[in-house]
Amino acid sequence: MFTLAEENYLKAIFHLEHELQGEVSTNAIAESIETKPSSVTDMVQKLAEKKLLTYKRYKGVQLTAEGKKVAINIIRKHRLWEVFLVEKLNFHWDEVHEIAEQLEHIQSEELITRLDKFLGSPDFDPHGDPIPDKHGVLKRTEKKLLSEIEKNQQGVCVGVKESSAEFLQYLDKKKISIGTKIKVLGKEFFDGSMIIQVGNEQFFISHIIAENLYVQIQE
Amino acid sequence: MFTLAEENYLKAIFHLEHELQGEVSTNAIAESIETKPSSVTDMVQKLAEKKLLTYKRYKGVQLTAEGKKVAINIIRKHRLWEVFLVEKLNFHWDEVHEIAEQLEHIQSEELITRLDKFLGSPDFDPHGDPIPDKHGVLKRTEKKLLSEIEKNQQGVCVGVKESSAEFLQYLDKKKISIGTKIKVLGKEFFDGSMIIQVGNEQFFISHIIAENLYVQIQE
DNA sequence: TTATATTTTTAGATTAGACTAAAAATAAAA
DNA sequence: TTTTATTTTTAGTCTAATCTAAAAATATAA
Repeated sequence: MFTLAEENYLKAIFHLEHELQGEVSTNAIAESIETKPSSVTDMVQKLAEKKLLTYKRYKGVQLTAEGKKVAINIIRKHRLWEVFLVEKLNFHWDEVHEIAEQLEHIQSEELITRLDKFLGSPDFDPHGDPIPDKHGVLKRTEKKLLSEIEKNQQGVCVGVKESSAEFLQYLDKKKISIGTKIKVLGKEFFDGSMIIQVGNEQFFISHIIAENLYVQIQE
Repeated sequence: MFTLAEENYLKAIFHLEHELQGEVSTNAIAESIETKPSSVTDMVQKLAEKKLLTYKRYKGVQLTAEGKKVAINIIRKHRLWEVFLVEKLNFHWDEVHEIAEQLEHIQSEELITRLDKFLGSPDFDPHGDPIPDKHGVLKRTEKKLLSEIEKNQQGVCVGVKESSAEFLQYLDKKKISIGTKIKVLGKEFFDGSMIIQVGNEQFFISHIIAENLYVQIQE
């Protein structure tokens, strides 16, 4: 249906639309996909021809409904495969991204339908990101960044914003994973750092960390 | 490591070396891969540069040890994925080829190691073809074509030579699958057709069928 | 053994996707 | 509002993999 490159552009643009709230620039796409802006211009014109996005010279792009549908389907496949890799093949959550990046391009509706069933139709991937259902609908949750919660409140870790291997390994070292209870014992307003409690341990975390961890607040 | 096209050429040549016992011609490759002979010449020269096969103009090609290693690894991946699709996702044996054809190109040693373990290190795929181990070694079995066995002998179906969806569906209709006992009740020397017994049913099969079914003889 | 047919290779084009370098448009600063 | 800087596009190349058409080598037949 679509080439590998086309799928990767659509996926990247979809993610950028959410991060940047709207207008996605040529440079932003180039950076996210690790290519040159001139290459992006070419591809974007091709995708506009195919009605997957709208494009005005010098004005950035916006996915059409069709483009979004394609992108969401790739994201669905990516996240289902991540669940498979972690739940069934016992990969660690910091090892699955690159492999899922390849698996997401396998073409077979039936395969994904069956994989989803095999995995018990999971709602979230191993990093806590929601898995769109076959109609593209996401399970919404009340989640906040850890950095947004107040002193003495506590929450359960439900996901990560950044999911680089480095960050995930840091979390492992601190014994934080999805489902872990985290209580904010103190918050430094100057630099946003925090003292938190995880299990019996209490320790310091920087703002960068707190800004990349999603929690669901508990009473 | 290798491009998709390169991998497909190596795999096709490997299979042809076995079917044709040795020398593989440009035309044979072109036919098997559904491309033009001129394209094959180009690619074959490229693969020769990379020492994956030896090539003499007008004389056909032969895989080097390295080329065989690569080909066998792709076949290993293909067959392991087929087992996954049938055993875990409940696909039928006539539906898995095209999907495995894509999955075989996913690059990750670790993935295959874990998949193999998850599946219980199977020796054969759903069509009865042997799965090379990680060193490329195949489990050998004493198998014969059904067409080669004598009247009143019986055997267990252990594989198929041809594995097109059409042939597999024919076998299903006749209730023949891997593990099925087959007894030869009669054999017509003129056209090689047979009367066989499968379960309680007795029926006629043509030579074409008997020539594409592998059995292991039983006393 | 010459003539004919088949197979294989070469030469030249094409397409997707990327790149560099330079030009054009837009945005920011003086 | 000019000038300067940044972003984006265009124009022209490049590589992988394919193709067509024609030439060259090999195989087959008279």
